[in-house]
Amino acid sequence: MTRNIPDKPSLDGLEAKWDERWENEDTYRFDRTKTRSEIFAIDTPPPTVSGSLHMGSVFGYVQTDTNARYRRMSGKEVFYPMGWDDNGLPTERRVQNYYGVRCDPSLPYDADFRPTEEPHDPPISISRRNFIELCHVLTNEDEKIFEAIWRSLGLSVDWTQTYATIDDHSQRTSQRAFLENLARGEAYSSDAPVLWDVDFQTAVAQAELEEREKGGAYHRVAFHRSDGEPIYIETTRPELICSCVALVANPGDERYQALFGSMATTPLFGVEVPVVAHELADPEKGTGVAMICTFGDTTDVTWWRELDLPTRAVIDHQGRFQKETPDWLNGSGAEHYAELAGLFANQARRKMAEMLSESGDLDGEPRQIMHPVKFYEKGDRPLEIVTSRQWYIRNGARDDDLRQALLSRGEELNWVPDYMGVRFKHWVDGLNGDWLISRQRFFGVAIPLWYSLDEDGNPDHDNPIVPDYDQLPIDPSSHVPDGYEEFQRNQPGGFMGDPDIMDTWATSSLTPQIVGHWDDDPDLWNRVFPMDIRPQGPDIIRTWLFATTLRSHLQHDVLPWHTTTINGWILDPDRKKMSKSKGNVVTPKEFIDDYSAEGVRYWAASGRPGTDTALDEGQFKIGRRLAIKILNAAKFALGFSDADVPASAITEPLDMSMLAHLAETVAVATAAFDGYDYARALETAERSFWDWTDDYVELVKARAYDGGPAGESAHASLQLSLDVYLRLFAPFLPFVTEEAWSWWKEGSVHRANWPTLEEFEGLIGDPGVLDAVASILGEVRRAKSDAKTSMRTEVEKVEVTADATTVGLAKQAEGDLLAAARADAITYDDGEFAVVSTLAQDSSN
RNA sequence: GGGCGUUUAGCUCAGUUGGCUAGAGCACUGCCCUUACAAGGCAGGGGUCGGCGGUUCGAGUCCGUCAACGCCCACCA
Repeated sequence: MTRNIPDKPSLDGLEAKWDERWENEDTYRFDRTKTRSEIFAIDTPPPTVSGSLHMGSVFGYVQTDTNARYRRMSGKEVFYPMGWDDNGLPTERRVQNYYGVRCDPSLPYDADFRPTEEPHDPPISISRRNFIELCHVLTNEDEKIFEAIWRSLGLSVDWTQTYATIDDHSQRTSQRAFLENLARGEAYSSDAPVLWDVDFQTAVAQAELEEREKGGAYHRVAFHRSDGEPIYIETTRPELICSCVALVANPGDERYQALFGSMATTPLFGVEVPVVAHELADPEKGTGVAMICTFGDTTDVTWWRELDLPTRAVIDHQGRFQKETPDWLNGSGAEHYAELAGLFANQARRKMAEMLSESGDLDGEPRQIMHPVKFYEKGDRPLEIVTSRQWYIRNGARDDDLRQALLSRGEELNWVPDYMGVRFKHWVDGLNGDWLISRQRFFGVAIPLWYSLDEDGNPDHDNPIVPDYDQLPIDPSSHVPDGYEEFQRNQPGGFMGDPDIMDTWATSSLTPQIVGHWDDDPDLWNRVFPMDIRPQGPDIIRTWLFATTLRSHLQHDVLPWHTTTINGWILDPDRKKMSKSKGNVVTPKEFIDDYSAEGVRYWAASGRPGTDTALDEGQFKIGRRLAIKILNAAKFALGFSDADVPASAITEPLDMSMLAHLAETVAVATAAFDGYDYARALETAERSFWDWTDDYVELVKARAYDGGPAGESAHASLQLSLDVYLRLFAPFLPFVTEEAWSWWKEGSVHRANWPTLEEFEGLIGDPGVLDAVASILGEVRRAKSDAKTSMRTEVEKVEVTADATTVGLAKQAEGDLLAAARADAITYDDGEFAVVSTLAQDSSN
């Protein structure tokens, strides 16, 4: 085959050229005829498509791609799909603003609805199904952009295997899994206190909480005993005194023994509440007595439940104090409440402080403090606790057998790096409630249930109407259950659809089932599940990884994957974590343009598994230089003949010594990759390669040009080592390795075999030969450098002092050494290693 | 309050079971247009391995402790 090697190899255009070629030649296409043991299946995270990809994503996905490429070259058929997470609030917000629409799930579907060119003002109300259609339109555009970036980065994804978390297939999978959970009793609904975001007006789950340090104030407030004596409590939420149901102190607190079992009266409202004892009351906090309200915080919920207290809720779903006077208030209490009705919590707090001050029940001035407050991770105002009916999936929080089973799953899973496993353990240990999966939002997978309505129009929540699997996916707000007609919707004696959608994790916890087509392609499913690896970030161990493990455990009684690889964070140069909310994210395109995909990939692959890594442009530069170096080295190694020289021509000790080093590099890189340590594999290959170019290539150059049998040995060695290096670097630098491969080989380097030690059989010499001559050559170079003269300067004589072993090794490659050093003669002495070079006086000028 | 991780040259990082004068790249200095490569090559200077205390013949590496930074968890009165 004629070699078509450019005069000046360049990175320009390689990304586009090879991306197209790989696509046309199905290089990364998954071959589903392979059996489970021949397949390596990857459960890649679907990136959120509302916005732009940032370097944090690039980091993790490139790392996974290097592992994927290694496995593919090692003979596995890699199942590597890509998903798009278009589910959830971010998309919902974008669609609302982009088109000027709002979702009203009570509206019927309008098949003819088209959005206006400009965002409609005021927003048009549309049905949920119409709304979701708009979400699809918008996210489709983003998905194209994302795919283009992934392609330019060289991810070896099978682009025919894509999914979106809101597409019909994902919805069907999600709804069916939920219905199976329901049938087995793992999903249930319950009317209970939940954490509630008053802006989004939805319940949120424990996994979506975030604590933020916020300013607050302790108000020291007097409740009153029957004899009129005050009982002081301290509270940051005086506005909730009207919902107080009890006072509580620690049972061991000597100060309050006499009060337990007695009644106290709330200030302003005059409501009688019992003084109760509970271990959770902390004698050290405040006065040691706390008021229990329904509900000010999650401790209140615990007390309320465990002490069987009444419910006196005052905050509505918008976060306001309800308009109607609560029925437990009357007289002056009702008058005081009227001052609070309609206010938000923070407004009511100020009002209460005023009123308490006037009545003399506020002792001293409120004391300013900073304290942690629970927020929805995407929310702007503190969460409230309201009572509402929600759907839950059991997660072990209230079932010790399940909790233990999940902890065992965590131990069974191979964590890379292994210390990440404790995060899972801590999360499972700390679960304090079942998984709340229903959300009062619009864009998402609907809860696939209806409820029959009785004569008074009240839904029968205990006996939901369930669709058949073959009807899925359904939207109960537009589909009608069997046995009913549309006109019966929301009518007494008729039915209603569940108005809620599922949490985004309720669907993405099923990515293995989605990509493996659990519900509609059992043949594929059996070939890929359980999968091999789940790569993901450390922040979503508590959500995505846990939920996926849970669903798989409940549904299939097996771990969803054998291994999880947890990537680190990207830190900006100030060592702050990059996140969209901090506004310090950087998009990959500019870096790809400036440093090539290889430069960006090199940087990402240099980051150790699980280790936070700074965004360092210097690393892009090094990667780019390495990529160019590979092209140039390939050009040199292939430049001596148009034909391949057989390995049998390799006879020279120096060549065989170099191959000994290379074989060791292959062994180390392979072991590293087997443990998913791509970074170590890269570092090993890189170190070896630079030594190869700096020392071996220089030493062998003259012999290679001279030709003859010794020259043939050089040519064959250069080719063999280049062949191996291209394959070692292929997982990291897919474009240049493919380019150089294409100069002299058929097929793709990415479908070539990962190098093995068998390839070196009979070709391995003593690694000491290269070491010995390289160290002598280094000394000669230093002498020339010290003399501030050119490396071309002739050397009259090299005097080597070394131990007998080193001398013996050096003599085996003496000809190569003399040529590379441009020396005429060499002498050896026994002793401590030293080299004296006598330079020719007049050679350089 | 609890847990995990990090702390090695000015910068970004290696250093696998403890073993000779601690490594790489960038940056810096000097030299070199040498027929693979000048957006390059060769060579060089630069570190009491976060502090303190242990174990050991020997510790960047093991143990204890403290500190800083990052992240996760925690019932926020």
